[in-house]
Amino acid sequence: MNKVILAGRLATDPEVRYTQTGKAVASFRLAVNKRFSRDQQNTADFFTIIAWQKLAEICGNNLVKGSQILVDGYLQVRNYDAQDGSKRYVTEVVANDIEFMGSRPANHADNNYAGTPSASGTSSQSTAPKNQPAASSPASSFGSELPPDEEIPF
Amino acid sequence: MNKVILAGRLATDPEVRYTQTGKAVASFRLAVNKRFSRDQQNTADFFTIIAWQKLAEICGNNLVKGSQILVDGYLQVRNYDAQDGSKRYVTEVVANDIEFMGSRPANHADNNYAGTPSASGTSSQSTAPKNQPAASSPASSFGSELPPDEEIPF
Amino acid sequence: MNKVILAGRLATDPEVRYTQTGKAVASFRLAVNKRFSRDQQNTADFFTIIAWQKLAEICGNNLVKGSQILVDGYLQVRNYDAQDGSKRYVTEVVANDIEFMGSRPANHADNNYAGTPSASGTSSQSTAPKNQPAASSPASSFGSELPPDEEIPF
Amino acid sequence: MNKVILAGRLATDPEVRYTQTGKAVASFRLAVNKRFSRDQQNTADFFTIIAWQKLAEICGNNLVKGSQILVDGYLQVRNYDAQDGSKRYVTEVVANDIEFMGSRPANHADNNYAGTPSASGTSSQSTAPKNQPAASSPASSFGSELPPDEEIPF
DNA sequence: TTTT
DNA sequence: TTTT
Repeated sequence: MNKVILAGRLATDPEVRYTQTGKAVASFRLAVNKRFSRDQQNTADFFTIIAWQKLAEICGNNLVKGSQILVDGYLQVRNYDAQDGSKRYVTEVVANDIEFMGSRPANHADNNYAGTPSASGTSSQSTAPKNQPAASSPASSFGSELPPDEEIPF
Repeated sequence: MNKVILAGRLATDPEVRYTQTGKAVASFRLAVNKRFSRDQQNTADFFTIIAWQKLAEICGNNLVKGSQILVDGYLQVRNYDAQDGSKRYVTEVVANDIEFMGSRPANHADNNYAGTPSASGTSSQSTAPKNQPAASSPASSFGSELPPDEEIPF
Repeated sequence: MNKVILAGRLATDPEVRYTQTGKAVASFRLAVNKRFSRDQQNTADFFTIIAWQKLAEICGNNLVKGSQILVDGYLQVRNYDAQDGSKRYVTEVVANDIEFMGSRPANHADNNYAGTPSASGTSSQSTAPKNQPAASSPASSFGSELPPDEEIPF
Repeated sequence: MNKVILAGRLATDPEVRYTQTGKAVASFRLAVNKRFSRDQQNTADFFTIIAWQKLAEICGNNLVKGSQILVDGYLQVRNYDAQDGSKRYVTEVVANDIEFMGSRPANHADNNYAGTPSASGTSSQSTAPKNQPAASSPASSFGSELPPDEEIPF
């Protein structure tokens, strides 16, 4: 069992990229308020969140810096080579599911993808409004897919 | 909300150290089997687990490499200065609670500490058996304490 | 391990009562939207949430029907005697922690209670505004207490 | 968000039934040790766990009374008509995922079902050993299915 | 490097 | 750097 649940606000806009095979990957930083800051200031911890495929696109189309969300995912260690040739490790949270919080009706998006995304990465939702975070289509959502083992393009 | 739940086996023996003020800190690596390894080998992810105070001592006295546990905790980013002067970040899981799994009666330990540990770090449980992971005293366990903001001594 | 995490909106105002020993208990119903309603209507499941002591009072002072919250708690079966003399069982969620969601700065309340509540149940926060859910005092919050085994007064 | 995580031991053997359309449903009672029993006895809470389809069959084939498991699921209220005509409600935990704990290599089973179960309910795994809880086939496990809204046959 |  |  490997489970992470985080509630917080986006500290960055989501960045959506596409792998060579056309799979969407979103990433952003999430600010999670610390529970007890010793100095009574409301500090936060910052984590990198990764979302794949349909969920990635929903993030790209519906979230902006400041959006309040609830992430359900798992911890993952990713290794990469630093410029100095050494191996470096980063721990990220891969989202299985994201709930949009806040005043408007909570959206709900699952990391599922029934259709076949075009390899170019043009998403059917790419014209969705972004700064007016309307409800995304509520995710038909049967079947979850294996996160690709291709390199994450960032 | 910042919650992590991991089930796995210790990949290292726990290492227990003491801060200047005598607070115990345990750390170890936890191997969490990946759910779907593409190559069908049973690979794992490895995470660093931190436990404080009474829970740290219970870990030191009851866990060894290979022990199967269930960790309930939270994600924390810790930053330190690399040898080359640059800032480096590590993400760790701070345990609030650890359950001991396996064949013998499940222990249960909470990150609580009623007494005052001697600053020398000599623990009242320091003579407890280690390789014969008997049940630790079942944690009277009222009250949880703030994790210290002193430097973790490793 | 016994953990429940629910996000939803209050379906009722919280009801706060006091045990004979003066411990506050709040209860309310939480509407949690179902993920996949077959008929595409946004139906919900309804669960009873119980909060004790300081957390109960924070609920009573800050939550109203419609409030959006995140509950971290555990499942509990409670049995009582039905009018016909038979034993009846109810499953409830006892909150350890509740986060207030929505547009204003997220509050954070822990089920902790440092002071000694007067047996009359008069809370220091009993005059706090209710329909203008301002931030409660952010829970100094060291130490969590055992939920009482006295009868819940409802 | 509606999440439940329970660790415990089966208090009953799993009972597997089949709906009219041939979907397998398993149910059993799980004993979850209470954290702090006031009387220091190690009492437990008992919850009903429901599993569907492939996961139901894996439960039926691999679990027995006493098996130690980790359940990841969600809370569900089910209503039925009592003999006296009144409406009665039960709260159950529907498993998305069950991990088998204990001494032997942890199994891992997902609530996924790629194939089409015969309406008769004869499972491809129905001859698997039961009292010698060997590892079930490790769940190819792409795609999770909607829990049926047919009546649970018990 | 950071959100409200 | 790694557990079964």
